[in-house]
Amino acid sequence: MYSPRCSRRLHRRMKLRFAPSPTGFLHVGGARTAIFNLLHARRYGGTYLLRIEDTDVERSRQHHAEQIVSSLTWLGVEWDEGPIYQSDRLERYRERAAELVAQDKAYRCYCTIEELEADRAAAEKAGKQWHYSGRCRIAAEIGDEREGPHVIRFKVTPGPIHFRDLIRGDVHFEGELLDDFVLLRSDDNPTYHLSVVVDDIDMEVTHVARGDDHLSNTPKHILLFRAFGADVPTFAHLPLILGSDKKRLSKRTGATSVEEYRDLGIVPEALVNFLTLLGWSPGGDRELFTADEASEMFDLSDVNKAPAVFDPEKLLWMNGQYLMRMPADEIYPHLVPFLGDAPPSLDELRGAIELNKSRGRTLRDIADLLQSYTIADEELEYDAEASKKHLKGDDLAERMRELHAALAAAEPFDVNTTEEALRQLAESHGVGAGKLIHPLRLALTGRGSSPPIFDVAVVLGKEKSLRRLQRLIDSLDAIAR
RNA sequence: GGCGCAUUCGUCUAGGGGUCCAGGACGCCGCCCUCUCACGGCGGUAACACGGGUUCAAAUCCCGUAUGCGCUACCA
Repeated sequence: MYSPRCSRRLHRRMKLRFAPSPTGFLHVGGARTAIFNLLHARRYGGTYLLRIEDTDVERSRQHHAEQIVSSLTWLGVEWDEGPIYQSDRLERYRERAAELVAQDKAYRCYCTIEELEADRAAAEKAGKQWHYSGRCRIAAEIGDEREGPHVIRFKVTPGPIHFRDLIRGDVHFEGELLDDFVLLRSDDNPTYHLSVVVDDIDMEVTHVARGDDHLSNTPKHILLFRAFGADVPTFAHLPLILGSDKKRLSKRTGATSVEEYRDLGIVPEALVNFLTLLGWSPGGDRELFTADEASEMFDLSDVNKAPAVFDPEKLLWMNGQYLMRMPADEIYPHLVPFLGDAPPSLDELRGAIELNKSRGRTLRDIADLLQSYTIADEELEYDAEASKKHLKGDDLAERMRELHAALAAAEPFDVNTTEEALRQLAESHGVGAGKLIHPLRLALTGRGSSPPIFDVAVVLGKEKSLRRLQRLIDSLDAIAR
């Protein structure tokens, strides 16, 4: 049986590319395309090229290109070649277009946009499907050349076009349905169709994995590859990523760019893992894996055909899984942007991070949790609801004073001695340990919930813990008076 | 409209003729662990779009239908 993954081009070094247009931030769909290309290249020892497709001068922006590059870097997507900017290669596209004209495979078209619009409107009015009239093609064939601004159109040859897509399998199109498409615009800049094919030939790209929205462009590209006498690369069209409304993921249904997820406090490893699982699965029950692990199993031909809905809930869960498995030293650099203007040092935070990393799903959550540790004692606020629940009983202040004394005597100040001290005190009063623990939690963290309180005390240190406990006692006394 | 593609729990998926009255994960619900909150453990909820074939046997193969999505530019 024919298997597309061991096709005829084994003699040629496998080469893949990611080719975004710099018209906005890196979209998560684009990020997934970049990741899938990377994984396939790594799996088969191929090379990976980054190419910026900025031939649309109207919409392309250099700063977007830079943002895309930095998002890819943040994700850990590393390329072997590039970034190559198509805007640096405009002459090459013009040259190739001229070749096709010289070979009679393309022609100059002098129709203006206005004329074409009028034709289109007329066709629509008549309820018919619009097609390019071909008037300039005919004129070119009888040698009736004009002067003035023009585009270069490709002469589409009729006949069926068939290709085997790594993901879709056999795909068929009818050449008759294709219009003579534009290769070179009237401003002398190439269209996507021209630049992408010229580049994939020049750069010896063997595998083109791109979004599903390009599937119906593929026959045009195949015709161009043939016109240039080049090998047609293997295609793989990735299904789209959908929003919860089952439409192409848009801002309406949530964040769409890699940067937004970064700012939400998602770690890159988690985003990559999550995106890799959208449309692909290593088989079995495996959910959590690194990009390196994935690249040992990944194959474009195993990617699902159906579009996948982006589920932010699951991303959050996965991010939590990553956070809780990461050592504090590894989390810290990712955390810094969320720590405000004067971020505490890693040494100050290490213990608190370890204690809290399994208690949040995003870096933001963790940063918020960490505040109770680094905040100045006098700025610590007691959660109203928890105070109401736990700060009661006439003898509370007295009990807290005793607890303060007991903890002050705890030596060394570790989880065992502090817990032992508190439990003994509780027992001697014939009350549950909770009667002391909950107020202590409020004293130390200001919150109704926290990591195990003796761990918190140890991380805060004896001095700070006692100071905070004393502060609670003082405020209880103040209220009593 | 034309062309193309797709369709397994709410969502991501496993599965590719019998081992599937469909497995895992997220979510949700319950229980356990427990000083609280998480984490973790256990259990539960929930799906083969529909209709015809082929076959001893279909989630799996074929054909329709429906629905959705994409493309239909001098955007990519």
